[in-house]
Amino acid sequence: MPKIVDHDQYRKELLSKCFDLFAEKGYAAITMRQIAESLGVSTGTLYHYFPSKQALFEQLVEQICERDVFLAKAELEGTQTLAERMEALGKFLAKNEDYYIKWIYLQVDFCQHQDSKEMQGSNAFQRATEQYEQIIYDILGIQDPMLTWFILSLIDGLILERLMNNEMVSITEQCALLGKMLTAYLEKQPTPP
Amino acid sequence: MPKIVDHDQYRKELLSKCFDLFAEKGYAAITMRQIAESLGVSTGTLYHYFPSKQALFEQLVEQICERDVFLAKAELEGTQTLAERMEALGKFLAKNEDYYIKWIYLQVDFCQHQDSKEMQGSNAFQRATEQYEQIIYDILGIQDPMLTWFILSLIDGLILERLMNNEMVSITEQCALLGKMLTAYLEKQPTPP
Amino acid sequence: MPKIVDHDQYRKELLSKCFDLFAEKGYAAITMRQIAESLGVSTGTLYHYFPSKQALFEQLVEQICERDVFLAKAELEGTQTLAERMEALGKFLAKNEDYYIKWIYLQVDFCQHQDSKEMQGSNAFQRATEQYEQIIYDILGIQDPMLTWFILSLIDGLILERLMNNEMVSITEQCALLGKMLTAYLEKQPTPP
Amino acid sequence: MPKIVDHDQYRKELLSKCFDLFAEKGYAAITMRQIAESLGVSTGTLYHYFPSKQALFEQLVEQICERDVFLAKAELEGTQTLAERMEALGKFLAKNEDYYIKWIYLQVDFCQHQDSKEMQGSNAFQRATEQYEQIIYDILGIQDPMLTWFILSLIDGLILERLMNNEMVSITEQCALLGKMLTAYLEKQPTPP
DNA sequence: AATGAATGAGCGTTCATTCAT
DNA sequence: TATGAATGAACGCTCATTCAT
Repeated sequence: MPKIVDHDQYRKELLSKCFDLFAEKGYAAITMRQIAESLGVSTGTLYHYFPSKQALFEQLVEQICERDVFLAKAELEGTQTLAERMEALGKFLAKNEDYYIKWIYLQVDFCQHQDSKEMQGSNAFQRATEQYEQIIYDILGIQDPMLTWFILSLIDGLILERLMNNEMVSITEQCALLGKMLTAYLEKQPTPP
Repeated sequence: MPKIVDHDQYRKELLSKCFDLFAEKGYAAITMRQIAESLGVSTGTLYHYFPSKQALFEQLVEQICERDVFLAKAELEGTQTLAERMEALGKFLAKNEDYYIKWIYLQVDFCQHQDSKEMQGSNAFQRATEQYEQIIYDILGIQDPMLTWFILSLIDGLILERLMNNEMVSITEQCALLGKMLTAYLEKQPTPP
Repeated sequence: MPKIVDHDQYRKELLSKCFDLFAEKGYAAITMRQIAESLGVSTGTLYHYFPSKQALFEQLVEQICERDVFLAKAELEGTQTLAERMEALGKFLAKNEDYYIKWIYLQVDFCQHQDSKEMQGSNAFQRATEQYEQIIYDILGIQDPMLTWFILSLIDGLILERLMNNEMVSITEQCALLGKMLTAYLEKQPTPP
Repeated sequence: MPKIVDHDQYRKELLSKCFDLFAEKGYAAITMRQIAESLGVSTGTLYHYFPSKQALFEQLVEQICERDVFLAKAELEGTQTLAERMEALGKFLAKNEDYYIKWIYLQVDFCQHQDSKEMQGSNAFQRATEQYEQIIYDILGIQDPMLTWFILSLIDGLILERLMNNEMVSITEQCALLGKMLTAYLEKQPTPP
């Protein structure tokens, strides 16, 4: 009996371990040797599981997208008012700040290569985006698409500011502020049909 | 009787032309040869003006930071209510969307290398950040720092969404929405002393 | 009236200042920029006086060869016995050790390039060699060519040992020893016709 | 199941083949491409075995030093008088003249770079020097350190003269002469205790 | 499946040399 | 005469990728 290894399973494990590497150094700056070394395998093995560096990167992005990026749901359930929920969201984001910063790095890197190279757009991004929308709806109960995008954009912006070492911005405070603003705004609006 | 060239002036001209290149391909992916070719000079000449690729990149970031990043002021003067001003700001950003997307690319790239390499933090970033704050104050008349960061974060997030090809997000609409939300929010608050 | 500068005179001055540079770094490792900088002129000026790096180097070797390499004569005159003269020679060499080490560096470098490149053998070396012979004769009164070469070889070897950081070898002691050996050897020999 | 190559063994083989190259062109003038080509490998392979040009050079010098530089011992055994032994030594050196000339080139080059760069002094040189002393003692039976250095310096000087294309100097004749001089000198001395 | 030796194009950078001023 | 900007081939070195084992 040969060594039974689930090829696909192992591939995914390797993939997971690549996240930090790509995020911290960037696609172009990280080398296959460094990746292999970090994974504890040889370059040959790496190429056994991934046809090329680009494919590895694309699969990584795909995997991250597919994963429940917002593990938030579970954590945010049970809260009551919009303001309370926004606060909980803020805390959740702040707690996972490092992860989301890396995720931003990866996305920006991916988009850059998508623009300039032959990297295939992969609809994983679209799917992820739709998931995000759904989460906002599920958690915050907001259905107006414009408001959803507003919230998502703010979150992106907050993480971007943190990524840029802006010590003045507090994710939790800003999320709480967003909660208040949303409340104030929605109270003024006539309830949509 | 040397060849008459204003060394410093020419250096800055070269620098300006590098912006798109670094933004579109990223620091690690663009090569000095490509840069030289794009600038219409030889690699030797490039190195006559910049001691290294890293120095070139740092000087570029410095230059962009120093430049009035928001030429907005002039364009936004004369508007009246906060909502009107936010709408004008939205239009301005939308008009210069491509530029700001590139600027985000550059900043993210710079931060990544700042983290992982010996790239000097250069306080140009800090200065730029302070400028941004000032602009929000001057143009929108908002003094509360938290609100300022809220607005800046949202703007960053909007541009980031556009960078990621999110066709669902409209910078102008979102800015207008921000205007309304700010108005609603400020009306509810007791006037600060 | 134009600025009157003796082109040839200035060329020789520049040449003299190059000695240390070539000796310390080697022909291939020293750059024309470094030389120019050390001389306090521009590379353009350097090329105004010397058609190429190789020509500069060849002229330098030529100049050193032509110069009275052994300023020894004057310093060694008046001494009496062979042993005394060898001792004086030893002191003289030890005093100028650094210079002679550099001179060895230069010669070895030159020979290496002569072998492997198209560098012209320049009979300056031959002339220098003849001078050396003459000096041995004049100072030490030794006419036997084999003995002359023996002495010159030993001197070369001593300097070479010093160049190689051999702290065990003392030029003065060894020269004194040579004096004694020569004396012992000559006494045993029947006087040549 | 890797490709079967004895890494260390192969490294040493490559090293051996580098001797002539470095000796004939000099450290700074020989290029890694030339070396690779001469060895019949690619530059990539060269760097697979040596981390840098400098390391390659240092390892080379180390290897030569460690090797029995004087294979002389075997060859010189069985001779009787000092004069006979010196003659045998002379013949041996003359026979391997080309090798020793190259070895001198290498040593001078190494010392130059040791002086001017961060090349580590490597005590291989010291060890080699001690070996040389031992050889003089073993072969010639001379224990006086000063005489040992005298002999070694003369040998160095003779090879240096040959390196400089001096056709007038004959290594064998000079060694024979040295034999006679030593004999004459030692006869005159009171035997040391 | 797994290894790591091997490749060679291409990278950042340097340098002898030229030439307009 | 003197300058230093400009060139581009070539340097030391790296890297994604291939392949014999």
